[in-house]
Amino acid sequence: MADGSTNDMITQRSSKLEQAIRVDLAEGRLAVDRRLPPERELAERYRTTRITLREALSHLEMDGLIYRENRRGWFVSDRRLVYNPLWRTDFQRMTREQNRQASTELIEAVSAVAPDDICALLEQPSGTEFWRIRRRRRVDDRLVVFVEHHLSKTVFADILEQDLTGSLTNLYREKYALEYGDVSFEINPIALTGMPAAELHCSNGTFGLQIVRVNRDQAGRILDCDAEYWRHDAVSIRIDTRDGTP
Amino acid sequence: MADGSTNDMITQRSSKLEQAIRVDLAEGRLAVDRRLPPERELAERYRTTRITLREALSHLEMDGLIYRENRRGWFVSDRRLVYNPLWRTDFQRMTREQNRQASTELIEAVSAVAPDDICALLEQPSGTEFWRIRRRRRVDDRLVVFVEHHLSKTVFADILEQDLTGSLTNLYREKYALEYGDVSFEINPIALTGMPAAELHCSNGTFGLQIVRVNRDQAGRILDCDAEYWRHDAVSIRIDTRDGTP
DNA sequence: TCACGCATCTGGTCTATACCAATGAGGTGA
DNA sequence: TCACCTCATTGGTATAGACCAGATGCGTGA
Repeated sequence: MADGSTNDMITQRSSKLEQAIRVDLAEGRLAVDRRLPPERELAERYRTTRITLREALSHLEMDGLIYRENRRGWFVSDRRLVYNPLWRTDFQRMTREQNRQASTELIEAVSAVAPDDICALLEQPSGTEFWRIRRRRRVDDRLVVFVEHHLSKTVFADILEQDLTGSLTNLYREKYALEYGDVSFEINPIALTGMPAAELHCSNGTFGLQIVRVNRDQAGRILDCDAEYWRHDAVSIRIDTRDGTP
Repeated sequence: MADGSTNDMITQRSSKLEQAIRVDLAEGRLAVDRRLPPERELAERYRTTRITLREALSHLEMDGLIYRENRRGWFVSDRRLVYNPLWRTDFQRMTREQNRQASTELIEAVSAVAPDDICALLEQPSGTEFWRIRRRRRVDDRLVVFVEHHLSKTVFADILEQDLTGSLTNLYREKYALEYGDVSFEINPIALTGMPAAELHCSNGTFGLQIVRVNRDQAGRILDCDAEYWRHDAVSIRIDTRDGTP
């Protein structure tokens, strides 16, 4: 109350170990080439046990300072990518504008019956078949997002013949003369499991952001739906109504 | 691959303990009045140690099935509140429309120098004083969000004399004849610490969603800025460009 | 040259136990 | 009646040690 201010007092609840690691991280003493030493080594360095150490690392992970790759190790997080789900500018361009480098990998592109919830979103009866495109993207070489698209098989009859590692937005415009219109989306903080977790090389249960979006063309017809699964520390959502929705 | 499908196989990575708790939760065997038994009792019931049990509970917490109140215990999460940060309908109305019941508590309403980042957002020089209003809200009696507002002292000269447990939106319109115009906001997944964590009764480092918003009137003048800190499992963000921004 | 297999490294899960610290209920005394 | 104090309860943090399982790199053999 006197000088330490109520706020600071409340803030100082995290363990000493966690604070120590924070300082070492901030001053660059901990990570070699953004990679932290093995847990056993860290535990020894901080004179504690792996359990306790992992507890502290988990906190820093939730705080977005570090992240882990499943059974591979811990790494220092880079700054967040600023992302506006209303803009359908392609990923490459978006990252370039933030002086970062992106890449996309195609995981699969097949015809498949969509789950009921996806069919409902796309306003089609349960059991409808769609093109299902699964991809994952890196920013500055780090895997940050897994994306699953569902597209109408009739509207995009020959899409599997196209290059699917690039921008679908551009494909829509250039090959199908379709422009985006309205969008709706939903953002949920969730635990990453199953395929998203596996493809992003993160441990099961790692925290993430799910963004499910339904895109329409200018006539209001539903074009596709995509579910994105982001590593939570890699993204910051920003929306400004003054920007409009190009 | 045959019938178990690749997806399921990848999904089954979580521990058996975690699965057991999931089942018991789903079938209502675990919680009495939404409150889980003490950790020690649970550890005994599942024939494991508290460490292991807490690991599993943390996973379920990240998945949004349960949450904890600091040193108070574990509780079963209710369904998420659907929230559109572009709509400035008041909280009471929003919750009522979802058949839920909301309440707001005023924590403080004072004049204070805003931090530099807030001053920048409000396009005022560092060190500017604003009204600082801190509140927290409950949905169905559960604390779900802590909100910190910063308002211009000149535009809202006598706002401290108003009832600050209600809707600021309504106050703006009724007492100051101000209508909202453009909005910009930023959503960040972060760890809750300090005052937000304390006021929400959650342990330091609990996962949350931060939503920082800058509101303007119809002339484009900045009205105020508010930073919301949500319990991550209590909210789902939804935006639809067809709704417009009333 | 390249595919395969094995050894090793690393995180993931688990047992057993102890003490610290905030909460909250109940009792005490003004 | 009500403020205060005490203490049992409950989570929060920590130690010490073990084995499991995926990821990786290296070396072998075709």
